[in-house]
Amino acid sequence: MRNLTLKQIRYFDALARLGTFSAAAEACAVTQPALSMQIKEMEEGAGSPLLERGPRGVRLTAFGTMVHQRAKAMLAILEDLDGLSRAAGGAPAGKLRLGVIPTIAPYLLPAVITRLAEEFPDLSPILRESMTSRLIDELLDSRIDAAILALPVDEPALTEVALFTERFVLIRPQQEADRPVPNRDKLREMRLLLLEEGHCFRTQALSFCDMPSTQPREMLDGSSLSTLVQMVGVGVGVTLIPEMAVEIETRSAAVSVSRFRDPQPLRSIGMVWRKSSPMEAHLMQIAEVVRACGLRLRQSRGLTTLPGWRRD
Amino acid sequence: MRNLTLKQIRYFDALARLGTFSAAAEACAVTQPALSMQIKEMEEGAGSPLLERGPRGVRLTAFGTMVHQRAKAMLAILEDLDGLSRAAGGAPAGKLRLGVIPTIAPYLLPAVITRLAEEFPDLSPILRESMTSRLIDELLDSRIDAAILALPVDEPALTEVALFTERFVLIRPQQEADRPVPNRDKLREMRLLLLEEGHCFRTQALSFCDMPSTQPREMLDGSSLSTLVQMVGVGVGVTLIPEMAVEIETRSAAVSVSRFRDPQPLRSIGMVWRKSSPMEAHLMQIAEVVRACGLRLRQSRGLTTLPGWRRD
DNA sequence: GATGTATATAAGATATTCTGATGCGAAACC
DNA sequence: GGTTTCGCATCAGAATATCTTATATACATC
Repeated sequence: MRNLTLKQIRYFDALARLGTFSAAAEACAVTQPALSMQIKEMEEGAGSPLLERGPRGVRLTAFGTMVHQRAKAMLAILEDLDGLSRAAGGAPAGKLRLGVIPTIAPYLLPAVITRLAEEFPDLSPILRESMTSRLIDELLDSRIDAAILALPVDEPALTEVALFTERFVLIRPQQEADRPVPNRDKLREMRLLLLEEGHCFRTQALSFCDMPSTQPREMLDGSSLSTLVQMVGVGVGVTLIPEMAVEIETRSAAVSVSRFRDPQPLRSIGMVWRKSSPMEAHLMQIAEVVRACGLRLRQSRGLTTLPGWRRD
Repeated sequence: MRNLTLKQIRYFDALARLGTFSAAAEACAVTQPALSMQIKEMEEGAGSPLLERGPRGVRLTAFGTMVHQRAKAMLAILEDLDGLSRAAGGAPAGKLRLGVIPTIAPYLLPAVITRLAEEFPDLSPILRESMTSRLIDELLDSRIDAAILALPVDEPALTEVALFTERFVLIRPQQEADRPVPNRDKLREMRLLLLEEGHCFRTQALSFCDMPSTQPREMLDGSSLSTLVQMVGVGVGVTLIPEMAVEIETRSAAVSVSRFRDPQPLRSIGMVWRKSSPMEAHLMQIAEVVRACGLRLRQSRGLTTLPGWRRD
């Protein structure tokens, strides 16, 4: 059973359904000996006979029945796969209700909607900005078609596709620019400004510093990355922001931007949708556009040398 | 995607897991060009790229992620299939709790337990006789491991394996032996003795005569085939019994046995067990023994000429 | 016993798939 | 800044697998 081939599975299924080698061979558009040999091969591989030969055809053994169950399951997946690739050809069109988390939306969406309009003129994206937990609810509830957020999501009913990763960078007041970059332990002793409870980015930042999110904090919470950066600018403390936000948020504030030493904190951005979504084939293509935008953003920033291609 | 092969699936899975062609090729014990070509083939078949090539390895496209999901599912089935055939090698041993319906048990079981003891000396069958509905409950409840009964059962949680079919024959008083065999319409006008409510055989017999089981009947109900035949013997009416029962039940009664014209009534005997049963590999082998007994019974009866091998 | 149906086997022809060598490009190294 | 390393693509010949045609064998039916 180790050298099983899909051809054998197909032959076997036809045989199980039609009941004679000859009929199955005809259905598979091969000659009867060809089919016979493949079935024989299969039985040798399995170690037990799959069917009982009689003068008027064949019938499955109990073992054959079990194998046939599996064979049908595999062919069903194959069928699905076939539909998937066929549908991947057609261009997405119609309404697309897309949810995005607040720490991504303002930076990524401009590029995304531009590119989507270029590539899929018949697509009408309807955007919605919410925090992760709410997006998931809306997804499961079919109130949106897909969401762009930080992975992992870990909902069995949802498919998640990783698109790209991005680093977190440290934002300090301009006058601290020359100080060495703190490690995670040092960071814990500094006055760290974070987003309010509920933002996944807050949790991720805290976990980088090894601080439990439940721990009582005397830090200030802001409602947007923009607020946080502005507060750093006036010397209230320091903060972390995702790299994607750097260009926009630091334009109008007297702050310095520093990258951490390895291991650098990062988050994985992905797109998720219902496993059962009929738009899956379109969503894949849309995800590809979103990824391209994300990668482009990551490169077109003059923060340091180009980050280079890496698996992450 | 129409000429997909399992080899390609395996290569693709390794590639998706390991991230580079070279590593995947090594894991699959082939050279890197071999793997590259198969992946290329796959992408051509699908019409869209499965992965994005970068200088330090590859990463899945959204489409690739979807395909990989399916690939993993197929490999899981394959794994399962492998376990199935491996286990099919070992001989069944230990306790086997087997349920059988009353219209089969007395005729088939003697042969079955004998043969099981011969073929699988380490197996200890524990038998239990009940009607179909009860057997199913006990199966679902894990109080028995398998059941021999008339198909179809149609419980999604159960696997059913067809073993053989057997005809129903007409039992009439000895003195009516020379009369022509009634067809189903004529039969309806005769005094037909049947088993009590709850036996699947009763339902099957009624459905052969096109009589709804709910219809009020003035016929007599017996609690066993034996009773029915004895009553026919004293001239109370006629009855149907499964062919398997003929030899034993007609030995001590003054009755005649006749087969119907086509289409002959028949029932399909099968074995069922929980889909999740860990003994599945053993149950297959046991089912095979039961089938052999059934077929042997069907042939060793001198009722008419040998029935011949037929798909039914 | 002759015939029809159905599977098994054998030998040569045909495709498919693999290997080993080579080339090219991008990153990493010194 | 040149050199090395890593990783994928391509190519031609070799090795396998698979198919087809022709033939043999088994069983049941007439």
